[in-house]
Formats: sequence, structure tokens, C-alpha cells
Amino acid sequence: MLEPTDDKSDEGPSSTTGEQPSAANKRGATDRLVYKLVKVGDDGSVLPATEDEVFQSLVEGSSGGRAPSYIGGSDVNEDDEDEDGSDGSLDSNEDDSDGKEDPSFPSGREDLVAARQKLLSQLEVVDTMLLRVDAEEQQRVSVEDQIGTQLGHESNSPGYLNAGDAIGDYKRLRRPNPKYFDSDAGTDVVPPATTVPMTLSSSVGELIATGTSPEKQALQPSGLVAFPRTTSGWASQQSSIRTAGTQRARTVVAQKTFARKSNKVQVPGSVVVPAVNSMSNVASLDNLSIRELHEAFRSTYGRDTSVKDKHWLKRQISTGWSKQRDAALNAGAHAQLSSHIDLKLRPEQQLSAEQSLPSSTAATAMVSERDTVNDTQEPGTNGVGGTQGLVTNGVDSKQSPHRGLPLPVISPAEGFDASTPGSVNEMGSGGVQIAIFGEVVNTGKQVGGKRQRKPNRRYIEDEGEARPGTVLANGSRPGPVGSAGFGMSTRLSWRTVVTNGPADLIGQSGTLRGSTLRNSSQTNSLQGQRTKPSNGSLKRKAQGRAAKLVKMAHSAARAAQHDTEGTIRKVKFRLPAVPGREKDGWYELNRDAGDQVLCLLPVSSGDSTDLLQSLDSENGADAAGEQLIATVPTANGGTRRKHHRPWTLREVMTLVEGVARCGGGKWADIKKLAFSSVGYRTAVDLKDKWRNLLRASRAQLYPPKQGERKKQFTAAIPANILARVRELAALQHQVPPGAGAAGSTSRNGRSVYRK
DNA sequence: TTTAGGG
DNA sequence: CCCTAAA
Repeated sequence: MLEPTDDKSDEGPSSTTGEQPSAANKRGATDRLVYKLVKVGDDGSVLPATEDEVFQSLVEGSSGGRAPSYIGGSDVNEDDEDEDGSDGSLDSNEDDSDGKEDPSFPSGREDLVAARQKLLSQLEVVDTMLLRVDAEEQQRVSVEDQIGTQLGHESNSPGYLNAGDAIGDYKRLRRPNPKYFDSDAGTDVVPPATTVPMTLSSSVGELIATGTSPEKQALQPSGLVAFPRTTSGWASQQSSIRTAGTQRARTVVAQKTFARKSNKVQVPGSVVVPAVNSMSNVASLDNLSIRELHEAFRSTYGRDTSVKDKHWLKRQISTGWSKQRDAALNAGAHAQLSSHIDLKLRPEQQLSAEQSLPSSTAATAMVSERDTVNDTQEPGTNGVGGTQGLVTNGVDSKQSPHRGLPLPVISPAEGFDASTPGSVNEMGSGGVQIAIFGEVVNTGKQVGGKRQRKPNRRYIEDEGEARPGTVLANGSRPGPVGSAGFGMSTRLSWRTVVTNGPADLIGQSGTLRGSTLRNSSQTNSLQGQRTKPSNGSLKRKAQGRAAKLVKMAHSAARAAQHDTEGTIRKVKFRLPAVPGREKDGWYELNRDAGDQVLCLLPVSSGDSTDLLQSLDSENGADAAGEQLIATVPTANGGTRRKHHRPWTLREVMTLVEGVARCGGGKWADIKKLAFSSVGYRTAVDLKDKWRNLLRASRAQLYPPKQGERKKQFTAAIPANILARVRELAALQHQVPPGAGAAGSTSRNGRSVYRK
């Protein structure tokens, strides 16, 4: 089996996506085989659609092509299933110590069927075993919790940050049994730990069955103890994490090394080592400078990124690593895993389901991390859910091509933290585990055979249709700002406004300004910054139209892609308690595509509040992020690329809200709160944008003389927003917007701003 | 590191 | 947007 699957996987990238699926279908007869093939095929072919997919494709170097294929839809679903299955399967395997079966699979495809039946028959037994194991795990978990608490960790920063970082580190953990998660948040954390050993072992290549000897686990005091046993590397890593400072240098080096290797990790043979390295590497990510992060990013994905956001980079890199690791892992062990997976996932359905899977498959049952189950229920999934107890549906909207379905919320890893505030802080090890957990989820897909989707976070639809919900949110949103006008109503009105001018741009894509475009660039670019007002402006204008068109087309394309994906991710994260100010809720930024602002209502009145963030931008950012508009000659002679990412209306609104909340000048805070997921858009960018907004707002006051056409962008920004900007500026004593507000204004600010 | 400003 | 000085 392995060989075939592997081959397929390999082929996947090269061959067209479409082909594989079809092939898989044909083979449908054999469950397992087909299944694997499909997965593999999916990974190879489909992946591109998802972030993870994209990444993988990048990593793989495959290519490009694959774009928008819907293929992903069906395939994706399968992928999800696989994941679920994998998790379960691992347990079952180890627990059962069914090695017997495994051999059978490898031996022959045909055998598979027989084997499968056999397996199915045994399934019940296995399940029983699992239950027992689970029970033990729970015990263990409880123990771990205690330990974790004792350990107390330094986890410093806001939970969400940690989570994100940590996540990167440990990806591939086996997913805890959903049941646990669902039941309680508190314990949830633990399960991951339990799983960890498993994963590690698998990665290592030796399958240690934690499950196999449940008693042992039980005996062990804590999950931590288990780790060492599993992999020495792991233990060291943890230590390294805790004492990051000490080993920093060393780890960094390791990381680099890893990075290089990582590219090739895909190769099956090397699996074990890479995995270990990756772990350590990840741990060290925190310590890396932005420069190093970029390097790491490049080595990981084979391309540069313009993103400056450290957190974002870390996430991306860790994701990439995890993927690679997973891929490697899969290569090594996937045969067994897959077999088990199948068994576990859907015992009954397998027979019948398998066939159906390819097409509809909803199932995905990823285990949700604790809460996270989001379910959009799709018709097909029910059965599965029944089997497992949980069905999470596709994490990804991707699975289902239907964009229409609003996806309920999924709690992201961060969300998780939020959910279990107390525990999170307390547990040193626990925190790690959690992170890991989340990571696993996040991780998108795997190169090798395994799939994986990343969506820890929830996806929501971008489409306008989805908006209603959002709107509601807005309406409900606390109006601290006094943004009376803003709420949802704003949205509509804005839209209308937009229509006037560059409406198109603003519309779905939501970009505010038409003037600068990516394409406009090169020629422009040179002159671009350099160009002085007079000349430059004219030029810009001229280009403007063309550029707009291009831009529009582009945005449309992008929107379309999104649509395909159809989802936006929202993340809820826990805010660090801010002494001075309490944050109730924020608007969420979503992708460029959407105009809307989502608002998260304050969940807890207490110090901790949750915010929503848009992560989706991450995805896009990366891929899209690369948009380089122009290259600018640097003083030294190098040419530096200048990227232009038009601000979306949503972003602007978010920024405004941020200013209203945090005050002007608190760019870093705003960044963290509302733009943390974005990646591009640094605090500096926010500041610049605000400055521009101020200018615009001021400009608005002085009605452009008819003769002079002020910059068009003024038109793009809704008057009410500008008014609000002005208001805020005045209020905060920032540069007074208009004439009178502050005396200071008259002098410098004004003259300067004034053209 | 973050903020303010200039280009 | 980018870059850099200042805090």
C-alpha cells in the first residue's frame, strides 16, 4: 500500500489534480487504497486552495497550477476525514496493537478489502479498548493538570500569543479524543499532552504505543514524564523553551539547519530527523529576529515574504515546518495510520461510505479542539458523527464548495485559551500542550499523505450574504466609541457612498483607493516614491484609471478565489488585561474581500475580553502578501520592493475604532488588538494610515475647489468615517483636523498637511 | 521596541 | 510605503 500511495502522492503534484481524483474514484472499490489515493491526490492536487495547501504547494514546489479547482472540495473533505481517522486510528492501533492488520494492508491492495472486513469486525473490540484507554487518559490528564499547575510557567504574554507561538512548535500531535474536549474545557488541555507522546513516537519512527500499555501511562505521574520517554528530543525541546535564553544561539543554529533540510523533508526517508529538528526549531522561533524569521520563511517556503509581522511569520514558519514534518511523518508511517484511520473513523460507513466519500463527504471530523467544533452540518456527516461522537464539519468551508453556508463559530486555539482562562495561565506544560493542540488543528495539510487542515480558527463566509450575521454583531456591539453611526448601518451607507466614486473598488473588494495599484508599478515604481507631487500626481492620475481597471480585475479574481474558499476566519483571542483600559470588543478585520466589520461582543465583563481577529488575511497575506508593486531604488543602490496593499474599508474602520479605543499613538496596541492576525499592516502602517486619514478628513472640510480635483481617494472614504476621524483627532487632541480645533493646528500641522 | 516624521 | 531618528 505504502508504495502505491507514496507514488501517488508524488505524482499528485506533477500530474493534474483532476486526474487523481478520478482515478481514485475508479478504484473506489478498494476502500483503503482508494482512500489513501484520494487523500494523497488531494494533498497534492487540491491543497492549493487552502492556506495550507498553498503552502504545501509552495513547499513542494509543485506548482502552481492548481488553483481554484473545486476538486478540493471533495478531496478536502476526505482529508478531514483522514485526519480524524488518523487520530482515532492511532489510538486504536496502539491500543489494539493490531500490528497484524497493518501488515496485511501493505501486502496487497486486494487484501485490503479482506483486511478491512476483518478490521471492522475487530472494530468494536478496538473501540472498547479505546474507551478504556480514554478513561485512563483522563486520569492521566487530571494528573497532568495538577502537574501543570504546579509547574507554573512563565507564560507571559497574552494567552493568544503564546498559543500561537507554541502552536507552531508542536504540530503533529495526535488529536485528543473529541469527547473529552467537548465535555470540558478544563480537562481539554490535558488530552493533548497525552497525545503528544504518541505523535512523537510516530514521528520518530518507532511506534510506541502509549495506548498499548495503558497501565503504563496511568502509572506515569504526568504527561511530562511521558515525553522524555517518547523522544529525548522532545524533552530537550521543552527545556529549551523554558530556558530559551540560554540555548538561544544554539537553537537558532539548529533551526537554520533544519530549515534547509526542511525543504527536502518531504522525502520519505528522512522523516525522523527532520521531525525532531523541527521541534527544536520551532521552539527557537521565538528568539529569532525578524531578519532571521524572514530567512527561515524563505527556507521553509522557498520564497520571500514581505510581511514584517513577527507573530505572523512565526506562525507561518511553524506551520510550514509542521507540515513538512507531517509529510515526512506520513511518509514513514502513514501506511499504518491510514489503515487505522479508516477503521476507526467509520467502521460501518466505511464500506458504504467510502464510495460516497469522494463526492460528498462531509465529514470531517476533525476533532475539535475542545470547543471547537464547528459544525456546519452537512448531510452526509451525520453518520460519522454518530460513530465518533463528534462530528466537526469541515473546518473548512473549503470542503464544501458551498459558500452559502454560514459557518458557525469554531473556537480557535486562541479561543481555547480564552475559554479556559484560569487553566491556561497556570499550566506551564499545559500551555505548551494546548498550543500544540491548537497547532495541530491549524496545520493545514500535509504533504505526504496526510491531510490536515488548518483551521483551527473558524471560517466565516465573506460573502455579503454572510454579512447579516455580522451586521447583527455590529448592531449589538457596544458603542463605546460612540461611533453611533458606524454599526451595520454604516456599512450599508458606506457601500452606497462608495458606489459613487470608485465604487467598484470598494464594493466587494473593499479597497479604498484606486490611485495606487499594484500594477501601476514598475514604471511607476521607480518614479513612484521619488516622483514629486506635481509630476507624480499627474502621472498617477493618468495611470490611475488603467490601474483601477487592473486592480478591479484583480480584486475580482481574488474575491472569486476567496469565494471558492468562501470563508473567513475569525479568531477570538484573549486579550491581555490592560490595566488602564478595558476593551470590550473589537471589530474584526476580515479579508480584503469583505467590507464588513465584525464585532465581538465582550464575553466577560472582567479583565479579560475577547476579540475577534481576522486570520484569513494571513492566508491571503502570504500568498497575496507577496504582491509587490514596485521596486524602489534604495540609496545604496539596491532596489527595494515596495508593496502596496490598499487599505480596505474594513481595515480603515477597524483602525478608526482602534484609535477610538486605544487612542491615537497607541499603534502597537491597536496592532495587537485588531490587526494581530493581519501580518502586513504594522503599527507603523497603522500610524501612516491614520495620518493619511487625518489629512483626508481635513481635506474634506475644505471642499475641494472645483477646479482642483482633490485626490480621488477622498471620495473613497466615506464622509462619516472622515468625520469620525476628525472627531477623534479633535478629541484626542491629536492633530486637529480642522481648522479650529486646536491652536496647534494652525501652525505646523496645517501647513504641512496642506499640500 | 515603539513612535513620530520625512521622503 | 519605507526609513530613520528619538524616546
